[in-house]
Amino acid sequence: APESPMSSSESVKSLTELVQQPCPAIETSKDGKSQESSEPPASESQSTTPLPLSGHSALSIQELVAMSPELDTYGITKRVKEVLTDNNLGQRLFGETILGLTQGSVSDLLARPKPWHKLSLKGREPFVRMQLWLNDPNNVEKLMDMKRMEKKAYMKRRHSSVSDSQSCESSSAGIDYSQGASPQPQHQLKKPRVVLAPEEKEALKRAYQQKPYPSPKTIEELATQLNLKTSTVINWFHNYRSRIRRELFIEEIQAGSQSQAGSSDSPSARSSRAAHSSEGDSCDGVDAEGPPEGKPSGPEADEFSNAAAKSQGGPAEAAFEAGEEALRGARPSERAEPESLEDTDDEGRPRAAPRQSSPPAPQQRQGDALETLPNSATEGDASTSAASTSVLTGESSYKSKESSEKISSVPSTSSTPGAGSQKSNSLQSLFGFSEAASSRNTRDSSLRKKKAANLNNIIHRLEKAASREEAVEWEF
DNA sequence: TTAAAGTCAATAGA
DNA sequence: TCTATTGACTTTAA
Repeated sequence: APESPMSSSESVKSLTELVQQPCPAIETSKDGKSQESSEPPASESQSTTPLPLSGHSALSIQELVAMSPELDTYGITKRVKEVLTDNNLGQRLFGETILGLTQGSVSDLLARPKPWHKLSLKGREPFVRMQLWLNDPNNVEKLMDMKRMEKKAYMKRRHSSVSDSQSCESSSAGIDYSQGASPQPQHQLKKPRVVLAPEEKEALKRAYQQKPYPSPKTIEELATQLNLKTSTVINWFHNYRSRIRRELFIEEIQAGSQSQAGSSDSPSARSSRAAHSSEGDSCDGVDAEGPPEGKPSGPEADEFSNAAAKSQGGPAEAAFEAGEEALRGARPSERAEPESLEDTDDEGRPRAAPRQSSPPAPQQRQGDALETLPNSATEGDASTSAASTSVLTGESSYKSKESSEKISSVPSTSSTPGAGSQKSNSLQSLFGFSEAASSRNTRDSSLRKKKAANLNNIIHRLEKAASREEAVEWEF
């Protein structure tokens, strides 16, 4: 119902109020924690929303999200981070009371926000909440109060626990397992968290480089060689792909904002800028992943290395990157474990690589993994790392393409102010700002490289899929 | 079914 | 403590 245009003004009004009014829910809950934790998981998608908006009946958060104009996710997170740090408020508190998310999720969200048009409705929710929170003049105070209350509750618990030992423990859901009491052994033994060794990660990365979307068979082989469960390998690929993608998003956003020169980094500046440039290419950068429809969009090798190195840092990564660098011209190297994945040779190994990872190519994973890139690579090296090399080297071939870069740009879905109509305008005012996707300046060469690599990958996959014959037709 | 998106939650680091 | 990372799980689309 709220959908209808006419209601927009009303909506705005109620929303405004909503944002402004103190949240009773929060105030009353003595231990924010329980409130949070009690959040009905099931209702998640439902309109019921615990958290700050709860008391409000007018619009559900989902409706708000649906009506929200395009938000500058990067700008929002930036501001949120500032407010939190300036006021010494933690992510946990903020996440649990304002967003209904755990600390880790908040951290991730704040560090790597995806562009608005890349978010699903569900994914936009936290950003809308953040925006509303930012608009709330009492936001900090409320959170501070929460913090105080939590502390108080904690102290209380502690005291009581001293006197009456265990009782409270169970009730406190969470925070106090610090010491005490071994939680009853009854816990089903949770399966221990798998922690991949650096060498394993490297091996997986290398495999990814060769084939971002490995076949079941390849996965099986990888699992066997690394002595991991198949599901772990599958999960790893899923996670890696998606994380790489996000990494790319933010890099582009940042690159874009930087290149914008003059303007300060203030979000507003950025947004206005974005708004202008927006039209077509606004998201082009962001869309690096390629054709929406084709699942095989692909993350690209190059980017992958950067992102990986960046996000994970660490010697291993560095080594990896170095290796890649080497690969660019030739091949990586390293090894170590008996069973390794591909590659080969050696010399390159050391330098950066603290660890050595992996293995040689036992037998070529023939089938797919390795041989995948039939044509591209210059086979120079042949066997061993031919495949990977090909991906990397492919870059050169793309260079030319780079110039034409816009291809990837798929207009960002949302935004389009025009279409929006007044509804969006009013909502925009509601949210207190206007935003458009960030615009990027492709000047940045590294970015270009990534894009090129990305294209490379995409093309390659497409060609392969089409048994390469008409790949040519695809105009990019 | 597969992949992506979104999260959780354990845990590593500071 | 707090934040960052990341393997696993759940949900959603296609």
